[in-house]
Amino acid sequence: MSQQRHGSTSGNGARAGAVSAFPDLPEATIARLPEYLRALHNLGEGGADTISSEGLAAAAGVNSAKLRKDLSHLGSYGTRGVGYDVALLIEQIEYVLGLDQRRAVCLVGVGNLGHALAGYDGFASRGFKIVALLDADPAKVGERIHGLIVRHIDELPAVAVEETIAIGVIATPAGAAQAVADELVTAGVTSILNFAPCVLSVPANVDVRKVDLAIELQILSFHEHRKASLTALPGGRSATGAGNQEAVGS
Amino acid sequence: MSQQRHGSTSGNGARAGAVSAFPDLPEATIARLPEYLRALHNLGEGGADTISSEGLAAAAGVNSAKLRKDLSHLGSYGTRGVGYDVALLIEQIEYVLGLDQRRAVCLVGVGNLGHALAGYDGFASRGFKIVALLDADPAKVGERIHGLIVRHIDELPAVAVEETIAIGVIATPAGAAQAVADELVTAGVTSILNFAPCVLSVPANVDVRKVDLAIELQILSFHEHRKASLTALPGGRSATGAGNQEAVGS
DNA sequence: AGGCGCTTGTGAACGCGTGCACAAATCGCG
DNA sequence: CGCGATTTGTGCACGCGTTCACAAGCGCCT
Repeated sequence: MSQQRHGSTSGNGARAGAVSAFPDLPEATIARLPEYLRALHNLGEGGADTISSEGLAAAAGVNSAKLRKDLSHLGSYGTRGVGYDVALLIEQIEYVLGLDQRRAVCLVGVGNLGHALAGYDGFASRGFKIVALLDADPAKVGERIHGLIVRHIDELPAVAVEETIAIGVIATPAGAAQAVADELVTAGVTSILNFAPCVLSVPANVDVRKVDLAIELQILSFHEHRKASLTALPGGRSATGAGNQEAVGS
Repeated sequence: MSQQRHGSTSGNGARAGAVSAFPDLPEATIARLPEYLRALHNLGEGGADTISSEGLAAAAGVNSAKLRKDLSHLGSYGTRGVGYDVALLIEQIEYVLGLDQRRAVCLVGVGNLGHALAGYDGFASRGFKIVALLDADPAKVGERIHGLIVRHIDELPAVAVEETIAIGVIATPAGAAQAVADELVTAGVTSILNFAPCVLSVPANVDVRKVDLAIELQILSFHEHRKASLTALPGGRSATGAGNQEAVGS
């Protein structure tokens, strides 16, 4: 877990001008904010003006008390007896997540997965812009993918100069991932999204999030296994259990 | 490497024959087991025969005490003063995760992402087999992708009869996801991996895991935002912080 | 203006997960 | 055969996150 430092705690609701002192939000809250944001966008397009915590919680798939506590961490943006102003809340969450500025993303590894990521419109529509595709394979360099030309990984420093890269995405095989991570760090990238199935070692100020598709399946496999053994058991219960919607996040 | 049924070791915990009563493992532990498994495979290929909790913890990127506690939940498979037998531990974890049987996966939505998932070898190499590709778009039906022919979503019931589908993967746009989920449930699928950015509503006995790539980026964006405001602050420190490797998992 | 119903914001309790620190156990060696 | 080195397994305490339950606040209707 990244640990935050930041002394300050000056005023509180501050958030004046450009620089903002963050109330230290719990990690769990941060991981849920994007989900709230997505739900709010949906509701907004549906014409809703305000939304109650109950309604938003249902749309985001969480407990309403949890949602209220999460939102209370970023200040009081609700009205008792009425609910939350959808537009205002969207603005708030986007500000906290730093989405008011479109962040440049650099994607390394244009294989099977990287190719798909390069064309994923969810990135563009939610605050990000892929500014470079890189690969070590000379056969891939020069290829045009969704409007971008694949460049060689050695050009990373040059790319970093052209544009301030906020986030690097690693979609290479596991064997190449650590080397790529090192180069990204050298180029000044401080946030990495890693799709390679391996552990990355990075300096303390660099944040790494890992997504491993096979792991997700294996977790599901466990639950399948467990359910199968339960139904086969004497007291086996087949259709019980509490909530089961598990979402990714740390 | 297919593995056969475990050679019994009838010595201690039940786990006899076909049906097994599970010690109820903490969810957090389950989410880490696949990571341990991956690290063990790496170590095994490296020729290691036994591994200490310290070594394995380093390879998996976790605390060694945590790892020992996790493993202790599945029984005592380590030897004090020596460490864990790599092969035995692999067998154990694969058994608990239900990977001793290759599970059939059905992938719905052969768009950008689905196309990549269909060709992702991490699935095949880690205990899963994609047995069907489905899509609602007639233009895509019949297309051959990585050796599989895309079939129409309406054929899902037929596919379910041909092969027992353990896990369904949804890689459709958000608007179609709920309908697909309903059809999967009707077809008897009890585990779903959802890549669509929306909340799915399913019966209580169905497990859903969600992977949202944009959310991962947004979480990183927050940390970027926070780091930026910290360095701009008077007492801002730039290169501090402890571990920061966050992994996906619920 | 006053009361009523609704919704937010939060205090407090609970449970889970984590990490420390140490006892128990095993191996190797003299 | 006994001792020390090493490593597992775990009791315990702490902190975080979740949930309940309720007081405080707001708007609307009469």
